[in-house]
Amino acid sequence: MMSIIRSDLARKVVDVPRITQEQKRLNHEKIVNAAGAGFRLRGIDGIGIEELMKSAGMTHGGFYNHFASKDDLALEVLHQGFTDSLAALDAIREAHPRSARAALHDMVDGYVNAEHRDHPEIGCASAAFVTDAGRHGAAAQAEYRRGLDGYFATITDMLLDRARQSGTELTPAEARERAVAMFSQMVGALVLSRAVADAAPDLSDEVLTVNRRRLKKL
Amino acid sequence: MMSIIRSDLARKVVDVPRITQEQKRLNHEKIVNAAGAGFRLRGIDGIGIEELMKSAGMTHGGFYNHFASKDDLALEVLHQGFTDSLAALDAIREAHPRSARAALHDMVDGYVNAEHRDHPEIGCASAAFVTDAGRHGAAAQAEYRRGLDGYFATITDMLLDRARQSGTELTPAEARERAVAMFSQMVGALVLSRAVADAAPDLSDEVLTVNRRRLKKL
DNA sequence: TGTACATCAGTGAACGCGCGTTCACTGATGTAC
DNA sequence: TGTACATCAGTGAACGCGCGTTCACTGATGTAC
Repeated sequence: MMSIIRSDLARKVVDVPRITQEQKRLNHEKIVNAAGAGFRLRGIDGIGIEELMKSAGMTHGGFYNHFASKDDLALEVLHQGFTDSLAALDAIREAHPRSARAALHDMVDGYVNAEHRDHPEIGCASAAFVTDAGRHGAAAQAEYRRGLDGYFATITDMLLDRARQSGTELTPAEARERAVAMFSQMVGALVLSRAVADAAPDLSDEVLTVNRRRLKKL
Repeated sequence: MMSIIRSDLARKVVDVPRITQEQKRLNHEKIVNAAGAGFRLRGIDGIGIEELMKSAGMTHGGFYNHFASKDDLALEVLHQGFTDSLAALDAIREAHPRSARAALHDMVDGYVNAEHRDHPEIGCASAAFVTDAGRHGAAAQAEYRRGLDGYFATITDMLLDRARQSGTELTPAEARERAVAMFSQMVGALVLSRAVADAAPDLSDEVLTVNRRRLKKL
């Protein structure tokens, strides 16, 4: 009697086992997306696999059909995150083929603002994982490095483009320096504004406004 | 028989119960210091009470004689951390009573360097807790805000002193803007350099070197 | 193209572990007289 | 100043809980023929 009930319950719930390869790929993507948001909001160690799988629409047992471990998922999230971020930066650049100055302004405006501050779950991986990266081993740092290299290289190119377009003198070395300093300030502004967003909204806004204005002057 | 052995063991270990009020104060301080280092290195959620109490030289059971909860300890660590950081900044300022320019250089050199990057456990609270603060509730953010206000105000004063000492024109509003931008860049530089310190030491050093040089030009 | 069967993605219970917190206990300290 | 006793900081075992991970099970999918 007891076993019949249990078996019956099981049949009711487990009604779609073995899924299409395409469906598996989609599920994998859903988990990475859910983890991308969850890890950004609460840190890699701040959210568990059960909650992530639930928000991806599955039960937690199936997690290991997709990933060898939680760290493995974290690496894929970092990789995906930086790939997305760098693609977004490229898109901004390509939206202004004739004016690197306009592209740089768009970049700063798009990065250092309240919307980005208030939605880390869909925001820049560099800012969201800046602390996690240093604490999660060599592979995580290597992913982070790839992202940082990409940002620095692209911003350097944008600065060189702008100089060329305006007829200003600028060496590649000087452009690189400026790019490194700019991105450091962008990340610093965003993370500081987030650190006091709820308790000191005015201070948080000031950090964004001031840095946005000054970054656009550089 | 069994109970005699247990009792005997207990007496052996528990040989110094009830301690001087002064000793209690010292123990409290030891816990805060151990947590200050542990939380900075691994995050507030990254280290447990048992390990903290052990590194403070005690067993974990006594923790609640000093703090109502782990969050309560975290608040005290944040408070102590910002108090220390702001005191250190004041000390730098007072070491150069005639030259705010020299004080500002000392501040930048002391903040944006490899030693500070490699030893977060004894470093600036703003950098170490920048992610934790936003995720640990209103009280934590309020402590962080106090620290940020202090940094901004002191750096603003230093910039005004420097302008006065060099006969340059500078409005308080403009000084405040510069101070906010400077500190954002300082924190950004430090946290980015930490994020890739192990996996990409050259890139990490570049972030520090570039930002240090450019910050001293501001 | 049809059939027989092995594969494997999902389910949900279970595992061991470490966490934050609570507890009974101890006996020197601190205090009331 | 001395005495009697209550307080309370530390100990270490224990609690409940959530974590990352493992497992037996299911049955449609994918494949070998």
